[in-house]
Amino acid sequence: MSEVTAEKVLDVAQALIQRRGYNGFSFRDIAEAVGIRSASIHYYFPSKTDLGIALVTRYHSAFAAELAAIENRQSSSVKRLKSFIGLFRQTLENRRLCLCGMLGAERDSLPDPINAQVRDFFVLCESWLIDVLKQGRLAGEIEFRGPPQGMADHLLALLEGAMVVARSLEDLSRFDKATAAYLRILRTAA
Amino acid sequence: MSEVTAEKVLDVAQALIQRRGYNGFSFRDIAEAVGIRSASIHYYFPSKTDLGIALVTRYHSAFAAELAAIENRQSSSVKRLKSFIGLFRQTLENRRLCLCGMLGAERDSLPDPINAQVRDFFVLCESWLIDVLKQGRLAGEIEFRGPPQGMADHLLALLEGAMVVARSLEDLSRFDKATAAYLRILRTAA
DNA sequence: GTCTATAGGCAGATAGAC
DNA sequence: GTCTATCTGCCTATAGAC
Repeated sequence: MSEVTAEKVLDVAQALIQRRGYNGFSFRDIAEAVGIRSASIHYYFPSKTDLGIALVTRYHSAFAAELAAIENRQSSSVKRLKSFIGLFRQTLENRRLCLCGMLGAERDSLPDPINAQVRDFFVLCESWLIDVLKQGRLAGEIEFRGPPQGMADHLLALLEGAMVVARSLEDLSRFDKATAAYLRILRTAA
Repeated sequence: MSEVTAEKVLDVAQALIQRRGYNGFSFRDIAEAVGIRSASIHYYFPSKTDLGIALVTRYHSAFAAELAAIENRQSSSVKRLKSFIGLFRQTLENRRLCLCGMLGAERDSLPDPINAQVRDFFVLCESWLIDVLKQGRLAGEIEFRGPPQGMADHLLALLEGAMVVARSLEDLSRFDKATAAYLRILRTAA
């Protein structure tokens, strides 16, 4: 039951952070949901910082795997972008924010190692988007003015922000309206 | 010294939330910065919730006043949008997030009255942007496809998200690149 | 691995002196 | 208005039994 419990802890901790923030949950919250005592969590993760680091590491890996899966599944740039947007939408459907969006907001109250990993996550997203946008423009699938980095930063920021605003307004359609407006820019009439 | 101290408390509390989040600061943090004892804060704001409510109320008013000032100062829609973006950029320059962007992220761990006010703030922004976008399109100053609400939600989300990402990457230019990409969409060649 | 028990500190909040 | 003193409760973390 060793790794199983550790993963349960990670799953619950991630959901708690995505909903309440890093400073908005305690080991007791996790323990209650998992069905163990809070002291037992320290067996797997000595400190809260260790837990946070493990969490973002796992999140980064899982996200990179999703991006690879998208590349295998979709060959068109527009479909890849829509799948990328879909990853964030799915999280929002569960009333959660992007883990790194939340941690990025709380940055100044977090341990440095966590902040470094959050930065890595954003770099991963940005790099992947730049590639997709470059390829799409080269292939003539999409159109946009200016450098691909601008459009990549634009989409990443849009997604992180749209999750916050849409959840605050308790209206998922705000997310869809905002992302649809982005896709229209690329001359995607569907 | 009554209102002066209360305002100092509000100023410090706002800066703390914008940097660390609602759950990332304490009355003692405020007291230290203001130069009083934490118990004294309760004289002005009985509970932390009361302080939070007062904070968002003041933020909303100040922001509405800024929007009115922009309308008086700028007659063109593009300039109004740029000024709107400038408000967020200025906050980011001080290494702070939008107060309501931060509180919106932490939503599930905050008292209901605060969440209601955060929602009001986003509605204020959205409404104002819709008006500006509508007028600009009517006047032929800007061009975009789809409904004004989509473009308004788009910009608001973009700004809230760009602050988080740019601050995480410690690179203000990411904010500029993302917002520049938005402005290019409106066919603004400057 | 998970438990009980507990340490040590900090949180929000209150009472009452000045 | 601001202070000191203090309460109660929760936090992270550790020690040691099982």
